[in-house]
Amino acid sequence: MEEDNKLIEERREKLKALRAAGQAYPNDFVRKDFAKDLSDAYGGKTKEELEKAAVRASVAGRMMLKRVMGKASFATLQDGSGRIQAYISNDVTGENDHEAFKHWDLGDIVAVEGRLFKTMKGELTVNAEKVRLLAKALRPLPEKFHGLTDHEMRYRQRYVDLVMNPQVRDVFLTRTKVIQSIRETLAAEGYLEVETPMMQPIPGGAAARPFKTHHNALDMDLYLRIAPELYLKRLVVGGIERVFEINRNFRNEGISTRHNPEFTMLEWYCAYEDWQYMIDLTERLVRAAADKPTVTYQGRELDFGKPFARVTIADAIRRQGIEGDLRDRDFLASRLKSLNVELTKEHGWGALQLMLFETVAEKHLVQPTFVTDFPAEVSPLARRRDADPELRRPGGDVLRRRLRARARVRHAALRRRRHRHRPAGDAAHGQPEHP
RNA sequence: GGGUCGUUAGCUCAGCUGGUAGAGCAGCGGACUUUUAAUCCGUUGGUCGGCGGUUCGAAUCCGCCACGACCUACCA
Repeated sequence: MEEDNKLIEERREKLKALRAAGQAYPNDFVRKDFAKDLSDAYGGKTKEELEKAAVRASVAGRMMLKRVMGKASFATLQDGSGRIQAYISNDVTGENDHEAFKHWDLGDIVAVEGRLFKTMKGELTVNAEKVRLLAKALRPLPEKFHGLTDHEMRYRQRYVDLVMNPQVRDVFLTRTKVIQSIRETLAAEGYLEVETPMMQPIPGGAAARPFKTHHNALDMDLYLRIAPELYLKRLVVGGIERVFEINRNFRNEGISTRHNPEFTMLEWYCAYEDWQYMIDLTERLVRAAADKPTVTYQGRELDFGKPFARVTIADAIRRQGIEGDLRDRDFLASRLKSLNVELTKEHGWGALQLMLFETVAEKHLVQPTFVTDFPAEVSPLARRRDADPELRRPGGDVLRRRLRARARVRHAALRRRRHRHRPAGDAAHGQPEHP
């Protein structure tokens, strides 16, 4: 229930009057022009050129600003492409319509038809011969100068955020473009896109707390999936040798700006390839998704054009000037202690090596970089490296490599997972058993 | 989870060492025919997040609770 306040009540009264006078929400207006197109085409013309050209325009949008000056007024309309100014006057628009316009509110959807001209200050403006109120807004917009800044309100009322902060539209556009690009790249490489069950009897494919729900007809509990992995693998078993899914997963865990209980994830699987292929394909996906070779993010230029660097965890650590046996638990433990990192006896050399990497090396990986050879201890689902058996203690092994650098910018909501083989001994490592 | 800060009008925010609530914008009324957050005059609007305590007196001090932001650790 909305609480009524005087501003909304005032607008309701206006709407009531509109209804009494006829159709309050007309839908017969034909919008012919976008603000940005007009600005692109005529913004560079001089006042005289525009006058001679006598260009007619028909625009509509949300009224963001309004300046009433007696016998003439200005309004700033915002449409899906940008903003354009309208001039409403007794002379051209007519006194009756201008008087009506004076009582319209910021936030109303307004249509204007007329000739383009430039004001004394040089702003491209539609000189309204006709002005219509297409939709009355009942709720007031946030303050016109400061806008909507409260973070909670921006996220809870994304539509208001979009109205007041048009740059957030770019976030939506970028996300859609990235996903489209990924679809195109994978399709071109012979992958089939599928959708697998979201409600699963046993939530598998990752270690995470699930949401629980209940199917009445079957009288059975089901879980919202935490990953599509197991179903995608079954499709591979069934003969769909290259398959992917971009879809929601649900994890009943912490919430932050980086962690949403429901988030979109990309997973793909393919037969007859190894981890090197997966790295290469990942690189192709990211490069294609970046619409230009270099991207500036937070003041740093990131180069997606040249081949991505590849480095093992151990080499990344050594580059920070650390010499020693990086598979020696005591050595790693002493280095970590000197860096004030807390550790326990449960941590083996693999976990410690990863901790050391995260402490000293990861922050230096700014450009797109593949980090390889994660210790088996911290890669429970990954296949062990054939070339590095290390009898006593499965060494090197790879498997997990994450796309570092700021590649995650472009994938704000996307994460990829690679083809994984079930390890022989999750439980033995103290990890939860993955079904 | 830990730390810091915050919650006052529809929006953005002031409000000092406690004295009983303010501005701008929005709204309403008026002036104004090239404005740009238009300007000028007048005016409506508040359970100061909630509960309790201290006090003659609490937006202000104290306690608890709720909600939120930022930093930090972990999960994608």
